[in-house]
Amino acid sequence: MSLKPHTPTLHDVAAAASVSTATVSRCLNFPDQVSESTRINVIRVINDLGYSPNFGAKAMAARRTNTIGAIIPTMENAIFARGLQAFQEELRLHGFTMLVASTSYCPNIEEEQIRSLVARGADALLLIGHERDPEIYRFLQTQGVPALVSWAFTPGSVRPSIGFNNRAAIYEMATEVIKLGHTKLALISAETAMNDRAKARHVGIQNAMTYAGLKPSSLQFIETTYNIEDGANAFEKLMKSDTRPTAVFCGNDVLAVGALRCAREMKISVPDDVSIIGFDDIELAQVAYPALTTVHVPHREMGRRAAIALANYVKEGTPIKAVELKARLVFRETLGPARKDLP
Amino acid sequence: MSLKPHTPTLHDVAAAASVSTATVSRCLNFPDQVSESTRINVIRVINDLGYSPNFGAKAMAARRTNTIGAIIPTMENAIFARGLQAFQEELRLHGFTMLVASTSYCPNIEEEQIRSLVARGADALLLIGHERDPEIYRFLQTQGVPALVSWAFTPGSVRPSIGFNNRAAIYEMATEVIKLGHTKLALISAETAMNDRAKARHVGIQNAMTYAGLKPSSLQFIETTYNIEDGANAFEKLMKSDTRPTAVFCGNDVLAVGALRCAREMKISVPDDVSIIGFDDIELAQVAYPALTTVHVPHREMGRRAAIALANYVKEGTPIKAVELKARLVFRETLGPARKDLP
DNA sequence: TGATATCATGTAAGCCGTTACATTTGCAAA
DNA sequence: TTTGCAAATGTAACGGCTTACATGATATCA
Repeated sequence: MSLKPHTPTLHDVAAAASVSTATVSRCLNFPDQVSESTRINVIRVINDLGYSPNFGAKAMAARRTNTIGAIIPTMENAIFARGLQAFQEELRLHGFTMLVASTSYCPNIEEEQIRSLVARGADALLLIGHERDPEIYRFLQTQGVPALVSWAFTPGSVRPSIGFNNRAAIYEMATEVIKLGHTKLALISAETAMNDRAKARHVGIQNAMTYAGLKPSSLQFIETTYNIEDGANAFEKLMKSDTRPTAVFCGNDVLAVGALRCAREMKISVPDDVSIIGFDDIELAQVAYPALTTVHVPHREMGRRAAIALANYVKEGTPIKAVELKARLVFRETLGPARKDLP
Repeated sequence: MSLKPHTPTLHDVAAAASVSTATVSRCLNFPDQVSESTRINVIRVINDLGYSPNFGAKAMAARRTNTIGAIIPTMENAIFARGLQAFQEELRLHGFTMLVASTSYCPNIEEEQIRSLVARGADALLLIGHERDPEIYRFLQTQGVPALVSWAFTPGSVRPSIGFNNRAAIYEMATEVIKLGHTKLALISAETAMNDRAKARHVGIQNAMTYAGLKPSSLQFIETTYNIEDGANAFEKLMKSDTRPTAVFCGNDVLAVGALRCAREMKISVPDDVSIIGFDDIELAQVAYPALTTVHVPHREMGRRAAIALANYVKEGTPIKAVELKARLVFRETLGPARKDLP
């Protein structure tokens, strides 16, 4: 362990400037309560000494950190990265700092991270999706830390959320797909165990099938993790099954792109032989070849709105209202009419 | 401001368990210094009360936060997201928590974020690239916070870094490009002002040109920000110029993909009419069509190594050694021989 | 000129843990 | 039973900052 050189404290500054610590503190936090001459002098000393307030001490004394935590599954997926970036930028505008943690989609890690951010004094939390151990919500309650759920909007939920209706969005898309004559559908999904969004999408497709007179149980369903490779593998499995689907929904664009790559390798033509549908509309989607038909999710907007809601709540106590954003279908090249000549 | 319910403190736990605060603290930090019976009892009370130690107080008392900060330009670029994810995962294994902040490539914001993370008690910092106001390095020195530079490896630099040699990597690539007969080269780069990596890549290409007998000043050079759109715009400008290049280097894959899209729109064939070269080898690169020739950077490995070095330094004082990782050329489909029939 | 309001500054009590040091307890050996 | 030592527990100082309250200085007005 290196010997830290002595870090200047408020006292050092106060002493060097021949004022009290209170005055220095005020210079920093309420500049106009201090006469100009002392202020200038104090600021000079602060710079000379390279003083920077100790966050822990400050948090403890002020009982407030101006920090908002965000807990996401992973930074590697552009959808979260993008939403977070917007979230952070907006937070900055309101004078807040963002703390991030990622969970790798693991509920235990999520719990650990939530506790860690709360302990760090986060004034509020941004969470992805509703579903988690009720124990955690109780914990947040005890600690008096408000949490806002995002990336999901479930009408009638107890907890405020800012997001979109996963079920409705994919329902709409599935309806379009079915209109094009597809009857043999498949879904490559994230694991649905603790993922209400994935679950909602699954249900949404089944609903559309029911509505159209298809048997929802005929939906081929594969759960997997979220990588290009996984998408490719799942797709290969589907194409080799004896009930080969003509339209494959993917839990997100990353999986869809994997499927697309696999199709190219297997010389399966998209969309002539099989249609592929993504979800999220990240950059990958428009750059893929053929360009991906997908559901556009307003990530940035979601991040921004969440930041505003949380900031206002922490600063002024404005209650957080649920906001439903609209996801939009984006038709590009990977969706076409069902092939008729297949068995 | 909402009224927070009283959050239990160490004292509350101590009182409820009829022991001293010291004993509770020891239960948490040095369990084997406490008799089993009291420990069990205390733990029970802790759970009942939903106690969780106050991070600020803890940091202040222990003079140690087990926190390492990372400051990156943006989370939106997959290369940083990926490196960070690996960084964080590795850190977790060593018992550290990661704090992230992003700068939007703005030096002022970077400085602000560095101060903020230091104030928050980061035991060490991960920074991207060497170049920044010397004042900042002095500040870190004063505060006794070690910083490790990553994403760049400059031989002979004072500061330890873990990364790769940007100049050498692109030099190698440029040499290959020139071998294919290209003499009219262009570079679409990030702004080089405070970005030593971008600068190094610029120089690397020019070196290769010089070595091959081309005039380095003939390299067409466009600086821009890092978006798909920007790549497309810059590429369009190049294609419309009267000294149209036959090979276009891009500062990263995102720009390259933008260029690619523009080429498609302009019906310019890649690589027949013009070759496009990316940098980073993110997912986009393999998914793009035609697949992108680029320089593969070992982001994950970089993140992992950085985490290990920093963790060992903070825990045991093991000095940080510079590590040079190798970037690798990845030849895919966007690079071909120069067209001869052009003027 | 004295009373009063206003502004600038100082004093000192917390905030919540950790840990050096002091004290008590429990147990084995004599 | 007493002695001695280790293990378990307690006491209290300390860390850096904010802020309610007290004090002192200056300006305002009758």
